[in-house]
Order: sequence, then structure tokens, then C-alpha cells
Amino acid sequence: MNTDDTLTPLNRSRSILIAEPTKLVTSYPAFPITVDCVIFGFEENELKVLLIRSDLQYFEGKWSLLGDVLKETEALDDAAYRVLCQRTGMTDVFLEQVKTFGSPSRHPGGRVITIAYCSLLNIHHHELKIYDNELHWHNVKNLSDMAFDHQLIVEECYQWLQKRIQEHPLAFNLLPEKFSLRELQNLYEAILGVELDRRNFRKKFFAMDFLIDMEEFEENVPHRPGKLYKFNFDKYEKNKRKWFAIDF
Amino acid sequence: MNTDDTLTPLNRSRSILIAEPTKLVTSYPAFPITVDCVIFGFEENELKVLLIRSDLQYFEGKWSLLGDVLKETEALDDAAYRVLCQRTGMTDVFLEQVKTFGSPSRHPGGRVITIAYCSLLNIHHHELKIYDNELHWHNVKNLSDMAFDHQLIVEECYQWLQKRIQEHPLAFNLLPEKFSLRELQNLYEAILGVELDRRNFRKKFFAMDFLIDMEEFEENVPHRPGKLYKFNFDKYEKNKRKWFAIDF
DNA sequence: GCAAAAGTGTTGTCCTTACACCCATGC
DNA sequence: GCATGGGTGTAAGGACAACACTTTTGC
Repeated sequence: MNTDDTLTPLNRSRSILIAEPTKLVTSYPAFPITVDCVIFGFEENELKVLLIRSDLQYFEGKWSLLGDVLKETEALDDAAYRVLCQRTGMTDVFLEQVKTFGSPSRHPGGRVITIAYCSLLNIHHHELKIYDNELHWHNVKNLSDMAFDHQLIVEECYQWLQKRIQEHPLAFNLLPEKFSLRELQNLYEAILGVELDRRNFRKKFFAMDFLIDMEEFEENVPHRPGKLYKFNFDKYEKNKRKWFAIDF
Repeated sequence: MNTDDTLTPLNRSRSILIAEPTKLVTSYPAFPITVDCVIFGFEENELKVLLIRSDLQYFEGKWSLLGDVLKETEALDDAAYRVLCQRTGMTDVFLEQVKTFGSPSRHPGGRVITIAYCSLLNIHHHELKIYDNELHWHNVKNLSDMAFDHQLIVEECYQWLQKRIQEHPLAFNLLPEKFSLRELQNLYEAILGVELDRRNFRKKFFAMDFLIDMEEFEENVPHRPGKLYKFNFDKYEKNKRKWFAIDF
């Protein structure tokens, strides 16, 4: 049973209806909220994440996610898109809410609750809006020395991505519009940390029948050029299978 | 580019380190935060969700999730467990964060951001702590007239559950410790909204080899009693398969 | 002509599905 | 003895894993 007497739902008598919701809400404790974007990119066969140097002296030299404070009347997703757009100049980017982190001690300046978003983009489709020279792509495999609980946040988003990429066609957000099957396979191998059989990988994607053959080939490669494909998002949306299989 | 001049990370010059994080955090806008628990139970072959009458006059007569305000120094998960424990008396209950909802207009008393948790429990393992007579189990299929955005929250948690139950042994949280295969199948059918072949369903679960045969039988059933099983969580934890299969 | 990667098929195994009959119990 | 659900097996088809050689291009 509750022992304090603040005006929380569990403390109030249930039989009296509250007529002044504004008064009620004003009585609640309030917390600063931020959104943090875990922005993944793919380059040189490595999965990368976009980080910036922390601007807190407390975390001097440590790396931090791109985030910003939620504004008074801004939707959560809008705040995340705003951060993305301001940093990368891109507006049509994959973005999804992953998890909210609210440990009371995660911020040295007081309690701040952050909503983590995961974002995937093609590194070569945009120029970073670098306001200073401290914005960089980092290999996901060697992260350390991060500010706040950002290492934990990246790890959870990375796990989320590993699972998600197997069930949804997210990978294509990380590649150029036209890509070779080798690039696609490299991407899956990098994200999942496994080696895949080339023949079976191709068979699987051709069997899905969501790849459009561009009848074009790679250029400037020091070996036989591979064919280029696009992912047929329209067809995928119409045909996506109703997922069902008990399996654990 | 930002046009206002509040002290958000995107507006500050990046070259100056901030020495007083507390001052910084205090300058951020702050929002009341609640946790809302979508508590699922299973009874009479129907998936149910635990709801209470809203205590806001604004939502008079409408149903609402069980929630409470986040306390100043309380971890998010702790707040959710507190709500669960206060309502159901149960402490060892499955609980997981699902998603954060923060539409600026979701609460009539001002902006309140809520973190939705999903919880699964065996209805018959506890007595509801009913402080008044307005706490009830509702069939998930016929929800309407809910307060706030709670209908949306329930829908998202239900979808989350449908997916999750196929990949993780969550179902056993909704059943008595000892259950028959029929009960298990009924549960899957109710949650997923499909009909399953009885023989194949049994084969699948026996093949997993995570069921412990209790050598006991149902009682007081008007037909041949079925065998009772327990789920072997220990064995599952040791053997759980590394999930990998591109499939979308 | 050599290095490097593209491209291609088959086979065996396993998993999934579809499907029908007898059995044990309560009434 | 009848109604109700418990319990079981098989066959066919589809998906997946393992595996090696030829082709094309750049240099």
C-alpha cells in the first residue's frame, strides 16, 4: 500500500471523479525528456554508428549519441526526425522508436529520461552537417568510452537491428538504391556477425522475388562486375507474408 | 537550422564544454511521466486485459489501463512492478517495456508522456486488490470507449504479444503451472486468432522437448482427462536456439 | 595468364502440412 | 451407449544446408 500522500491514481479514492485534470497533471513530478538517435550506416563492409563528442566537461573526450531535448508540444517521432534532419540533412530516413531509458542516475546533471530511436541510412546519400569536426562514424564493434548510458543504448539498438533485419527489409536503407548481391550479403554478414553461403543466399533472395534486375553492372571493380538490383518495396508491401510459426 | 535560442545541444556552440550539467538539465522543459500496464490474463479460452474505470470526469464511464505516475527517483521498471503489485498482489510477474506514447494531446490535463508495459499473469494465481468494484477483466476482442489513447496502447501491446508468443515461451505465464496440451493450444489459438491442427501442435511441442510430463491428469472434466505438463524453463534457458533465418 | 569474384544445380535432410481413427472417461 | 475430447502415425511437399566448378573481367 502506498505510504505517501501525493495525488497519484493509486492513492486517490476511486469513487470521486476528478473534474480538473489540469490541476491534477500539474501536481505530477516532471522530468526532462530527450530523444537519442542511434544512426547506423554501412561502409567498407562494416556497420557504423554516428557519434559526436560529448559537450559536457564531465564526459570530456567521450563519445555520445546524437540527441536533443523534447520540445513542449513536439511529438516524439518528430523530435527524432528533427535530430536526424539537422545532423544529416536527410528527411526520408528509416526511423523507429526502440526503447526508453530512465535510470535515475544516467545523467550527471539530474534525472533525464531518454527515448532511443534507431535509424538506418546510406552513408553516401548525404553530406554530414558537420558544425564542428567532432562528428564521426564509428565501427559498431569497437565502441568504448561513451558518455551517459549510450553504450548500453547502442547495444540494445544493435540487437534490435539484428533481429529486425531478418524479418523486415531494412537492409536496403543502408545500401545504395542499386546494389549487387555481394553488397547485400556483406551487409547481412556484417550486421549478424555470421558467414553465409553465397549460393543459398542468392537462392533465398531470388525466391522471394522482390529484387528488380536493373540490367546494369558494377563499375570500377577489379574483377568481374556483378549485376545491380533494386528492392521492390511496392511488391513487398502488397505480398508480405502473415508471419506465423511457433519457434523458440 | 534551429531558430529559437534555448540551450539545447543542437543550438550550443560545440566547441565550449559545459561545466555545470545541473544548470543545463534544469533549463530543459519537463514533462510528467506515467507508466501504464497492459495486463493480460487468460480465462474461459479468451484473452483478457485488466482495466479500471477512469477517475477523470472528462472520461466518465470509460475504461482505462492501470497506471501511475513515475516518482522522482524511481526506475521505470520499478514503477511498472509497483503498479502491478499494488493491483494484483503479485510480484513475480512477467513484465516488459513495449513502447512510449507521447502525443501532446493524449491527456486532457496537459501533456503527459506514458511508458507502456506489457504484463502476463495467471488470473487464478491471485486475488485482485479491488479497492472499489470498478476493476475488471475485459475480453481483448471487444474493447471500445477507452480513456486517453489507451485503446491504441492495448492494440500495440496485443500485436507485440502475438509476435512475442511465437518466439518466446511467454504463454506459460498465462497458464497454471501444470497445464494440459489442450489448454496450451487454446491459448495460442485465442491470442493468435487462428485454428491449429491438434496433432501437429502436439508434435511441435513434444519435439521441442521442453515439457515435463507430470504423470498427472486433469480432474473434474466431463470427458477423458488430459495429461498435465510443466514447462522446463531451466532447460529452455540453457538450450535456447540462436535465432537466425532471413524471412520476410 | 592470373587473380578475384560472379554465377550456377543437385542432393539429402529436416520440417511442415494435411489428414482419420481408436481410446478413455463422465454421465 | 453415447458424447466429448485425448491420443496417435504417415505420406507428400517444401525449405534449408552442404558442397565445386566454370565464367567474366581487370590488370
